[in-house]
Amino acid sequence: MTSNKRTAILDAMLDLVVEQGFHAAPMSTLAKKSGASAGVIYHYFPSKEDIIHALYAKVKSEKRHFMLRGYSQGLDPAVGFQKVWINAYRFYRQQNRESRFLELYETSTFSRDVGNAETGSAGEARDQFVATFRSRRDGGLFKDLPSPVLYEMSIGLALRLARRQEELRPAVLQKIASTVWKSLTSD
Amino acid sequence: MTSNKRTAILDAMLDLVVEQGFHAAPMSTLAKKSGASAGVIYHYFPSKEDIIHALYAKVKSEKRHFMLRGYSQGLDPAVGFQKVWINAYRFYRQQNRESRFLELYETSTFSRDVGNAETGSAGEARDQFVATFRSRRDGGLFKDLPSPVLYEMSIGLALRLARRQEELRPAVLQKIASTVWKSLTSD
Amino acid sequence: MTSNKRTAILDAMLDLVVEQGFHAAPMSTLAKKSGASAGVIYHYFPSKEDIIHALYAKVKSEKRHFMLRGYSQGLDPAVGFQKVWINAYRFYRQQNRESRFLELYETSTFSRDVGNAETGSAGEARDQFVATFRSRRDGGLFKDLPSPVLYEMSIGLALRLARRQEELRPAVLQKIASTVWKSLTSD
Amino acid sequence: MTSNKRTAILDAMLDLVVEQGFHAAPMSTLAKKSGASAGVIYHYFPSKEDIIHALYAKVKSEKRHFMLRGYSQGLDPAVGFQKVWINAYRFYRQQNRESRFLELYETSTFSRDVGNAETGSAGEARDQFVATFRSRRDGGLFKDLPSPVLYEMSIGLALRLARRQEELRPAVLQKIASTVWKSLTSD
DNA sequence: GATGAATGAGGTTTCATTCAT
DNA sequence: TATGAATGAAACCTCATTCAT
Repeated sequence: MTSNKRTAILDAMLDLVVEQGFHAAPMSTLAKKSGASAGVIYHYFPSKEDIIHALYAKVKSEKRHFMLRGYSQGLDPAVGFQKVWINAYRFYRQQNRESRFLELYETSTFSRDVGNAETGSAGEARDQFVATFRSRRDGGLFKDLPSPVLYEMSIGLALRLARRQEELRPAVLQKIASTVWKSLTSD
Repeated sequence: MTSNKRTAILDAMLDLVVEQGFHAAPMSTLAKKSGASAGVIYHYFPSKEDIIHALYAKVKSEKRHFMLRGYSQGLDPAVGFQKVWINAYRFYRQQNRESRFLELYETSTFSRDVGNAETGSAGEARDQFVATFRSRRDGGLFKDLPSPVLYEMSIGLALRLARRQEELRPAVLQKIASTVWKSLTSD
Repeated sequence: MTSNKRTAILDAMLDLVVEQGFHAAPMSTLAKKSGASAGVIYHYFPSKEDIIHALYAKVKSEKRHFMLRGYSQGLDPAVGFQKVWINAYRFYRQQNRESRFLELYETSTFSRDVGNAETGSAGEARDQFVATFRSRRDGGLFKDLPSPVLYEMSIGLALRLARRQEELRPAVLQKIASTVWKSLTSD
Repeated sequence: MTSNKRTAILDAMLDLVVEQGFHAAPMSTLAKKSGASAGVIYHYFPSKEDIIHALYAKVKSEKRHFMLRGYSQGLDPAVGFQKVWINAYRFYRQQNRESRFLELYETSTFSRDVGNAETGSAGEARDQFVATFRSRRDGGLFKDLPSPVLYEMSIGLALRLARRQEELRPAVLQKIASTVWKSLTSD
């Protein structure tokens, strides 16, 4: 079982970074907020940077679980896709701190230094989803566009919309999800 | 005429921020790179933050000019739209430092503190473009979706694609531009 | 128990300010003189100004104790008054650094920003002294003059005299003390 | 005739120092307030310190003139003394900036470095006043106390009273002036 | 595991003064 | 006389990290 204090540190760091950005998250403040002394923090993590990276790994993994909620292999592809699409939107809406942290981290220089450590996949469901989520040429169901393009036109869009201030009503969400599905699959 | 040195400072700051992020742009380095002494910098700008904000205003304005290249009122809407769409993609591709800076700035906490000072619009062409770039309900040519949605599905997409490593060939770009236009206009 | 280092810092600051004035007491010098690193100083005090204020509070309190030496409730008023008067003179003479610091502080802009935080009175003896040290109208023993006037004509005088270069002999001191007492009490 | 600008500089410096203390009187601010450029200031004065010293000389001289208003050789000593005493009080009351400046200057380290440059005496009236203003032993009219003591018990007192917040009514002033005169002359 | 005092390099900013124009 | 851009040393303060207890 991972220590309670370790979690508290990560959580405090999440708060700090989200509220003020990386530059406003000094170790002294982190100590105060987390309830851990400046000293112990270095017992759990080798450096400040490592805390950030560990936090990223944790949040990223949570996000994956969230996105696959209700998704399973047997689902009709259109239904499954739209479910995941809406999950993506909801994640960015509801998990506000986590979402903002991902944005900050991925934009910053932090993410440059690190190889994409794919930590803890959500397992088979994910593999399955990724498999169908490809251009026909690559064995998936979508148009022949580069896969980043496919990603940006679907999941990436959900993210962008979620970041805008206005909450989109379920009906509108469904409409967009289905518009997206159609525009990427039918000719 | 705005001073030469002022420009040099902004330019050096652009380099620094883009290469290393905000936290790695100390005034001492800025002084060295820009050829200005630590002291004069404060003759031109009240603080480091102000340099960042001034730089943002400058880059934002350059971006607007770039995006409207070749666009004019008389153009066929579909053609005009695709031109701007491709301009957007090209801006992010070619003006690499500027593009990366915008991303960093807009993600960071810097942009929070400042009201959106819309400095120096590119004039009529822009107004004209914005006018047609709306849902039918609002007097434009697009489907009835909230206008942020329309933006994200078109210009926003260009940005996201441009940020990906792979350069998209002109033919692919045209295909995407036209796919976008169709999916947003025809039923 | 208040830290040793805290005291060392205050003491070093006292030296510096007295020798050179406020402007010649940079933190770097303070660090060297006090034996504390530049960093720890900020562990004990939030800012340079706060050091000055804390030092003032300390010196002020020491002064109060000094002035009441040998004074007690039962004393004959004339004797008690002259004792305190001479104590005042002696304080400014013997506690040279402290005395000079008080002068600098109270003259400077520092004292403007701060409410007169009366920290730690010397207790009952002081109250007793202050009580008799008033015009008859207010229940004391002195002539009917505003109490600041009474203060300046007695204690204030001791201070001024003490600041002059020449040391006054005990006999002269006694003469002045008794002159003052008479001129303020008898008609 | 001394330049207009020179006077403007001294005047601006007086304002600055009085309002915020010596440390808050940077040359750049002085330039702005005085209407002289940073450069010319160095045409009129060799350094910032010299401005301070020149200002002191000027103010000190103004003070002497003020104190001797209405005083002349022929006056009855008691009347003359009380006149000067009240002038002293009035100077500190009415010439507020000048008075505060003298206090700051004389307390600060500035006055340490400089020999007492007695610049421009107010002439014979002053000499006359100083002559009678002595202990009998030295040819004056006062008790046998050291002359600094005499000074502090009279003029020095006026200064200290003037610095207190409450304005003293003319009647009270007269009473104090005459109390002082008596206590220093009669046995 | 835990504390928090201590370090010291390095960050941003200020400022008296100079000098080309 | 006059300007104000330029200099660069030095001011105050922060912060990741260490270590004796």
